[in-house]
Amino acid sequence: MTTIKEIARLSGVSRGTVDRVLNNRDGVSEETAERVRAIAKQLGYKPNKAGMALAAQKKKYRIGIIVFSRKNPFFDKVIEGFLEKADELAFFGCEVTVKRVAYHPAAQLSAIEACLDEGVQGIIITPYNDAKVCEKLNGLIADGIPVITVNSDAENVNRIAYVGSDYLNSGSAAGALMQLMTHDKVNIGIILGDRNILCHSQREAGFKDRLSEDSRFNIISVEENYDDDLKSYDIVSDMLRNHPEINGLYFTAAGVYGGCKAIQEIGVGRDIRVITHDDVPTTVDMLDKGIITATICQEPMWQGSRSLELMFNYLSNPEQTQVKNYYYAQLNIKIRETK
Amino acid sequence: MTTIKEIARLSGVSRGTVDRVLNNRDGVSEETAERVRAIAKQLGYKPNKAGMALAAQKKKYRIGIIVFSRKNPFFDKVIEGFLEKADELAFFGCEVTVKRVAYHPAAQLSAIEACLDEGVQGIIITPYNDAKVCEKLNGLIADGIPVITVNSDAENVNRIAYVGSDYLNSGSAAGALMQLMTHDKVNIGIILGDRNILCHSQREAGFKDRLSEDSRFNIISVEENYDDDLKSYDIVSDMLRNHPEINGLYFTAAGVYGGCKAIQEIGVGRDIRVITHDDVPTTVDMLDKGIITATICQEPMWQGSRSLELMFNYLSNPEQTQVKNYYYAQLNIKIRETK
DNA sequence: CTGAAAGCGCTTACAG
DNA sequence: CTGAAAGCGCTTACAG
Repeated sequence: MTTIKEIARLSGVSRGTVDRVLNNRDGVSEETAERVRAIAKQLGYKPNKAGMALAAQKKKYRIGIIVFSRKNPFFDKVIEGFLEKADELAFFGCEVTVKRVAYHPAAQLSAIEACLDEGVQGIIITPYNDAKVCEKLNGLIADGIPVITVNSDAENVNRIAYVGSDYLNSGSAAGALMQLMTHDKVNIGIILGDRNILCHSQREAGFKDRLSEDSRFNIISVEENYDDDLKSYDIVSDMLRNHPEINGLYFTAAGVYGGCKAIQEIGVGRDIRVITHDDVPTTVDMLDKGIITATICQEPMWQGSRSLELMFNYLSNPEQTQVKNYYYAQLNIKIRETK
Repeated sequence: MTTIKEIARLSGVSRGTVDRVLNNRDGVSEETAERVRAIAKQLGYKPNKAGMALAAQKKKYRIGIIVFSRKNPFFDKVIEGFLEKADELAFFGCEVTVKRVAYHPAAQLSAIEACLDEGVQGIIITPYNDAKVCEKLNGLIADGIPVITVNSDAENVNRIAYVGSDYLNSGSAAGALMQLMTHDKVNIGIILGDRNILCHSQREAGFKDRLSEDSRFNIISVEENYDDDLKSYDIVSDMLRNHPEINGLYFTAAGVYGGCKAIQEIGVGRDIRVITHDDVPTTVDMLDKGIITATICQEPMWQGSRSLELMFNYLSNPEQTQVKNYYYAQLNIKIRETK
């Protein structure tokens, strides 16, 4: 492998100068620069990352991560992804601070403050889509602290990128799956999280839109469970009791476990196709028991690692990192046999 | 972060000695070792990987990778995984040489020789399950060159691990999917690659086993296409012509594209569920066109990166790396809407 | 059994 | 505009 030392020797300048040229730092005569670049190119120079990493120990990058509280186990996997990548980036002197807070504006605002106190240079957040939070984030961005949204986007926030699901598409995929896994007439119940949360309403829209073309389907009932298992249990119990004709259920979000409990009790003997999202442990359990037919996953670990990688690249090399607006997770369907 | 330097200072010995203690190199008095260990533990010492990586530039690890030829595009993704990991391991002075050869004993034997000529210390291979190849591999292993099998295992080879699909399970999952996506009577045609190749026959077995419990299913015809698209085209054409009652097809392996072409021509107007494996470009195309109903993927990139990671860990730290016998890929189901 | 020193490749503060 | 030197943290050949 070619090294800076080698290039310095061949071009008759010092290693410092070679470094300056190759990293576009200024203060080198164009003449010298030209010569160094030519030699580097000819030798196919590639910087050695281990060397860069060691030298980078002197700097410090600090990145703040704010996601939902322990009550939502989906984020366990996202955080696994963050930590795996953080471990890798520790090479380059990058430190990460993770805050898990309630899904609530005040909690998010104080988590943001806490991150700032710790001196973070960038923030990755699953934002609550609230005016105050958005305003706060836009303030940071104006002050030169970039923001990446993960798993859930915020309208009107000037974040550099969103990393997560395409919710409209994932609802549509759920509809397509429902079509593939049923025949004849199907009467559907939909259990939403919260219609005011964009991702939930997008999944609902994608799902409905997909089935609206198909005369086999009839959407009987749509209810909100606010991601709460007990509420979800009650809603599904009522749905199944009031609508004995229901033979398809779609959960757009959390509260799957409570809803499945209701199916286990009220739905005995009925052949109901149940489609959900994600594979948190309780969902896997219900797949195992044959209550859930299929669940659509969204690469939670990737969401964590990709967003952190993006932020780090952006911080360490703002001009040369080109960032897309949206990074969408792949959707992976799981059934009992592939979980 | 605590460094070796810091520990050396606090325990009043040199950095060399600290290094010897912490890495279990011998030649240190138990007394000194004890003291150093205590201090390291107290400070929560973790080796800095950037430092290790830089120092490791002096050594060289060379790993040989042997997979199938360009004719099989599934391996493009596996190789992407290898290369991504190789890039990461380049930190640690690890070099990788990839050979893509025909799926044939002689080609594999000469690729193995070529790797040895390049001085590899370990080999990752998708082995052709042939006596000569197995014997050759066992010879290497006896000479202290470890082998990992990827994507396809070889019986009787003393490899340290297998990284790839659980084929029996993936066939069974295909059967389960077929159950979920059909109703009433289903007449099935199976298109195998080659029954002599273990993975193909395992998928067949898993699939049949799964459906044998279910009286809705009747397996009408099973044919081998030897992974050849033209052959596959002919077989499927004949199947569909001779068995107008066929309404379910399962492709255990390659030759999907040729088979799908036949469905497009002969199967017009027939409602046939088609289940395949992997998502090579031609398969994605046929999903798009609505010919394939669903395809079961097996994390090809992960297979590449995981096996290389494993080999590197094993080479750089043989005693302390514990290796499982089998590393199974996750199965991800894709439909048109989630591809 | 232990230490001093050089080295891996890149970066940067300092001197000129 | 350029160079010499020190340093990031770990490893190792050499000397004692």
